[in-house]
Amino acid sequence: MNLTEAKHQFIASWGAFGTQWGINRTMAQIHALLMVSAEPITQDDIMEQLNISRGNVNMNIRDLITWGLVDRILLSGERKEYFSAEKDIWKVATQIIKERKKRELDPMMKLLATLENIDGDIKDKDVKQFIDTVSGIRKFGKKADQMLDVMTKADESWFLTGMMKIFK
Amino acid sequence: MNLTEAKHQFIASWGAFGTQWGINRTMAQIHALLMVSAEPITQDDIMEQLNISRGNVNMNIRDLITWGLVDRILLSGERKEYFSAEKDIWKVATQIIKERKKRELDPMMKLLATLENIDGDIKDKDVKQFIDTVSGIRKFGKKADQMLDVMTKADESWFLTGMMKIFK
DNA sequence: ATTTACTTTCAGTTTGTTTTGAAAGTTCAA
DNA sequence: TTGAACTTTCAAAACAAACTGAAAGTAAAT
Repeated sequence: MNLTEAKHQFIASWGAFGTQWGINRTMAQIHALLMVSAEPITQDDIMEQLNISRGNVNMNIRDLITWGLVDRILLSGERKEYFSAEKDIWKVATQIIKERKKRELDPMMKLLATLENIDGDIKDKDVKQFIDTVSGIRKFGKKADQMLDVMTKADESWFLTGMMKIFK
Repeated sequence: MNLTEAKHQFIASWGAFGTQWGINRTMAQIHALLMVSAEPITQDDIMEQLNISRGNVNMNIRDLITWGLVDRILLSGERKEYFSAEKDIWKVATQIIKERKKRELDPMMKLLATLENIDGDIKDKDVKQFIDTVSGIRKFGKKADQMLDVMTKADESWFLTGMMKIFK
């Protein structure tokens, strides 16, 4: 297989993978393209390589920037904007974890805290089941939260070597 | 807030949460409903409580069963089928992790392995960038894989207490 | 063997998401 | 200050995913 074919496969698969995790296909594909590009590229390059419209590229690039996964690069003497992705997968992963935690986990935990305080007799089996379920999720969530915090503050080498001594 | 309101909120939020992770809203809602139900319930109960059609309930229940999150319960003397969800959130989480790993992570890792073997000169910066990106993801994936394996084989108390001594 | 109670399927429809493309906006250079 | 080069916006169109409901299927009861 040559480089061009391999890039296409990688981009297509990364896009499909993304959709299974609630990330839109095009955003994941743009991210994939940027990760395998040695040099920063322009909107027009992306449009051409992925066959998508200017508006689509623009919106998704903006999203990727708010996720902290892509940077705008201004080359001196050039009018055009160039884009470049973080290529260290550890940094990509911690960045995604941090963002999703902030956007999704934290609000859910907050809601569950309020749901634990319902009116009703704990002797009622339905009330008990509800509170048990909610508090179980909350306890689990708190621990997961702590774990993610430590992971995202640690560095890659710790993950790749140190942590694995524990999990053996 | 009373139980009924709280259940509705929980179901709605669990559904919204699910969609952000690539799980269809209704499936997540059915799962939520079953988690807060003290006793097994029928398709008709679900249809009524969530205002959805019989076909929809049936399809999503079947999916939840293949995910290993819901069980069919046959009460003796009853023609009707009842359904019940695993309520231990630790078991729910490990079950989901196992399934997603098998369905999504494993195939992706397999593909990346083949993509690392492209033709081309490693001195070419584009070839180098591609191989570096792919092999970086692969190394990371392998470690994550190992970690998930250990986690899903460990038990809850280990997660809730033992692990946290490490992540302090 | 027929009825009754229940479950499953799936074509067609609805609903939700993504994409386009043209217009408006911005910024720089002359 | 005008125009050229480029970016952003967003209404409408295209596309994809989810849902419905009626018909077909299954199996226990009579």
